Amino acid sequence: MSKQLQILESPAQGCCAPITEEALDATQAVGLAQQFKALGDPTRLRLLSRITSASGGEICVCDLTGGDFEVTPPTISHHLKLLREAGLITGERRGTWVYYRPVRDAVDRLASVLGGDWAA
Amino acid sequence: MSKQLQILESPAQGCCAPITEEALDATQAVGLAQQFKALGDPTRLRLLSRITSASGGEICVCDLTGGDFEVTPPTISHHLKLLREAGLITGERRGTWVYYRPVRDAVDRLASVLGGDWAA
DNA sequence: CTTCTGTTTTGATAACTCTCGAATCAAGCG
DNA sequence: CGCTTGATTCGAGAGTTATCAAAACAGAAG
Repeated sequence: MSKQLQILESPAQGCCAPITEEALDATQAVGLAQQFKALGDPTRLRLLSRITSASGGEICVCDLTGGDFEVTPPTISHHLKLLREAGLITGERRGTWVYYRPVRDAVDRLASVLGGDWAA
Repeated sequence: MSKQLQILESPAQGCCAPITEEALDATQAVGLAQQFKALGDPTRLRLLSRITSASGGEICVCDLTGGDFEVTPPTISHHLKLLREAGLITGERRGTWVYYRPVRDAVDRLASVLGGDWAA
């Protein structure tokens, strides 16, 4: 048991310098934009937030479909799929339940592209 | 002279703790999602990148419509408007040309929401 | 005032996204 | 096996977005 849910091609692996330092090229921009787009929906942003802040490093889908969000389980599943396709989370089925965890490298890269340097 | 282009309501001012530390509430998520959505298009991401990395802290629109992007000037103008509405850039007309500059606090906040802490 | 250049707005169209209900798949249990 | 519960996928509807051409707007220069 312990079967990985489908892992789709993950955009934007190696890159990139902070946008404050040099301009993105078109290829890098496509992958990064896909990941930012995945964050561009309130429900998805909250889902990712719940997943990244979960104690134990992962969370059961059953804890996400339990009424905190005002959308139905199919919709939550759809949003989780987009986050998976963006390479920001991974999901794994263990017995009855499915667990999601963040892909920290990917989330980190997004933060660094926004140029935390001159931040603080 | 020196007239500000329309400044629309800017989402997500004060907030938030990194999503790695605690889950976003629904209200915060709406504003942040609008800003991330603005980054969710390759053209816009490259535009913001060009603006944030411009020497002198600003860039003339004429340097953006000059053929680096494979879209027409109206489309670039449209994307710049969305970035303005998201509160990520501001624009100002000085004489013939219009200049754009980044709103650093807003970009910083997005980076910090992604939790630069456990990054590096 | 008229004209010219640079930028934005308008209007239209094609493509995409969010959402749900219904159907399907996965695992455990009688 | 057949049933129940949990999660995803399918199919469809309403709404949104990206893009362009054409029109409108803002300044500068003749």
